[in-house]
Amino acid sequence: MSDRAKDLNERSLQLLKALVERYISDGQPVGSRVLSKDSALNLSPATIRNVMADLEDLGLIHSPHTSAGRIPTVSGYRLFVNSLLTVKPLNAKELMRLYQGLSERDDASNMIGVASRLLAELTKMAGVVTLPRRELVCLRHIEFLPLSHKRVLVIFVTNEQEVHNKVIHTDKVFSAAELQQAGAYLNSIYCGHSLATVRAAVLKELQDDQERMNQAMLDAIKMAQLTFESDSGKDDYVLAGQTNLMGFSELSDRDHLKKLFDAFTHKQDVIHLLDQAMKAEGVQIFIGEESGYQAFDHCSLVTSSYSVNDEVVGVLGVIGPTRMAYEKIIPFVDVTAKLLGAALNPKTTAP
Amino acid sequence: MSDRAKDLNERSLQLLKALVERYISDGQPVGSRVLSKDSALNLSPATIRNVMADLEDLGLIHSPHTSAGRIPTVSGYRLFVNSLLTVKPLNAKELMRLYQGLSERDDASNMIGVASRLLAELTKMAGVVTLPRRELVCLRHIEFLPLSHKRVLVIFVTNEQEVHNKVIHTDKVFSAAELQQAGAYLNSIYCGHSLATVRAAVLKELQDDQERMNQAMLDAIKMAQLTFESDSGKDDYVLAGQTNLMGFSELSDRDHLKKLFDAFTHKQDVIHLLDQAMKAEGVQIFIGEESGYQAFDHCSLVTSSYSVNDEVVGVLGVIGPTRMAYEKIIPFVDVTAKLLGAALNPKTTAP
DNA sequence: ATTGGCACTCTTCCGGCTGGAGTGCTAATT
DNA sequence: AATTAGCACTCCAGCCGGAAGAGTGCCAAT
Repeated sequence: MSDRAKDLNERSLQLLKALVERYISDGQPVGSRVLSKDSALNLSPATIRNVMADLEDLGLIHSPHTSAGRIPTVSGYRLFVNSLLTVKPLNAKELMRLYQGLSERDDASNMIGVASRLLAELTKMAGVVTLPRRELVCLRHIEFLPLSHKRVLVIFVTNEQEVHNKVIHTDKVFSAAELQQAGAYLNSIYCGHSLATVRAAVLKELQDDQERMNQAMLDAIKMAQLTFESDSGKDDYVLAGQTNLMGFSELSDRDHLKKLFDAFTHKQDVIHLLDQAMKAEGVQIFIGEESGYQAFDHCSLVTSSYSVNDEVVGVLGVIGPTRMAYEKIIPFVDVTAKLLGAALNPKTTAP
Repeated sequence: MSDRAKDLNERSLQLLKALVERYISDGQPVGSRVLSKDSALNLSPATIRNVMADLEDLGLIHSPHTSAGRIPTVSGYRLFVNSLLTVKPLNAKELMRLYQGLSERDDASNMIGVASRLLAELTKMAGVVTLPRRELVCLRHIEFLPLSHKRVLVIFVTNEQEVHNKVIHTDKVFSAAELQQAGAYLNSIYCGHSLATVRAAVLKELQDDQERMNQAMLDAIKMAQLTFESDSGKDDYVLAGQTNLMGFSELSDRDHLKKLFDAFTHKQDVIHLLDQAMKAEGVQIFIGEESGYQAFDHCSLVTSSYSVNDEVVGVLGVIGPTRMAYEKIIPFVDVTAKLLGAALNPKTTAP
């Protein structure tokens, strides 16, 4: 789908723009009459019909049946979003809500929840925010507790106050004292580093000459390795306002709705999609079937990655029907991402 | 609603039973003709009509309109469930699934999830399981870590490997060493006791003569108090198979469905309802509006409390449309509760 | 190149009709 | 006295046909 804009003259594009905007606001197929009156370009319905026939040939719009108006296709929306759309700034009230909600410093996971709820509430659609990637958070404290048999409970704290825990299986039995010593050792050398750094360092230690370490140190390193191995796949997200989606007539089909909600609970597909979105910096939009997931066939997803310290750590967005007010949602998601990123920035956290 | 069974002769009751069973299996209003053929009692349609008129006068059944059959009212279902129902034992396959799913010893919270999913999957409705009440679990380890300012991160482990954490605000700044000492002190005296016991003991200490304690001990006790105060309200549950509910025609109304799913996400009402159910030991049933929550108006909830060491610690159940196969669901929920209770019993946990 | 006009298509809505299902009542039967 | 057969009645669901409305496509005029 290279830019079709070139295949079309200015007038056709303006017409498409007017049509999409009209359809988004009214939700009904729009005919030549209304466009004739509505749009700034003074054209007769007949002319508009001719232009619309061209647009239909290009696959940008289509009509549900002979005597209905036209509605945009996915390609039509895409062209609209890419080249025609004029974003509207948020109004003061919305901005204020966002700003207030995301300025109080709090537990990061609470903040994620707040962001998700704000997205849902202010857009009347569903909001989604991924948890910040673990890799990039910094290790603050680690500690081991003995469980029965050869299992060890690892507790580690990241950033200010986020606690994670995991059970690892060791190949020998450790006493509480040994474990405490291992924790102290790891704290002394890795505290303050990012998890990614820690993992890399641990791997390096294990590959390097191990002669210079005593057994206790080696055990500690091994346990650290078990703790931090392949935890990266365990991404997650916080969803809010799913039920808002039940109000939209375009999602009224019970089957579509079920598929969508199933995707929400199984999470996997949604995570993949959000992962994709995270790769592209800034605002990213998936319209209808573009996402590639059937569950999202009649939905659009507007996302933006959010960053802490200029490093992308997560992504947030809004899920709604394909027919959504992109010109408002896009800046909205953009601003929310920036505010969330700023709010999560530890450097500016009050003591 | 004292037992109306006395107001009715045996025949009427059998008729009601047949009617309810028929309606549950077919989902359509049942008329006198089908009952005449269907039921064991050999009666002509005319006689059945007379009896049905009586049942309607008593408010046990009603007809949606003149020329439709009858469907049970909530009272009718209630009478059926209380006095008429003949429970069907689970079949071997279902029992096996439950047994296998709940016999592997695992993290308690995983087990809760498995139970919920099994309930949903095998009943094709929604499953719900509350987390075991914290009060009754036993404290295994507690520890404090300093955060910025006067905030302290408390980490405590219960049972085998469940980790909880909470941030408390203290009235003075503690060093890491002081906090470690406090943790060690609390571990030495409270480790192995139930949280309820710990809370009671802590309160007693604070009220008693404090002369015999040094400052460090007092600080430790105070922090324990902050940690365990009023945490009991923080109950939670795990839901599964919500989307199964979208298939039922009786819940097809968008508004009902939205209310129901809103209740699921806000949790509060559901928790209250489950709390009620937990008070009554054994299987408890809420039919339609009986629950008192509008969101559940067209649903029934079949629950059973589950116990560890003969002490009720939680409740689980199935949520579905009022028209559900109670005779199968009831024993099913009952068995699941017993299996879950047994699986959670630490005494029988393999080392 | 644009526009007015016109025939055509398709949906939606409404009223009326019909068949079926089920009831309530009454009178007959056991 | 309880049960049953018979019958008139009601109500719903489905179907048909017609009318109204919306919008198109095409052709001829500007």
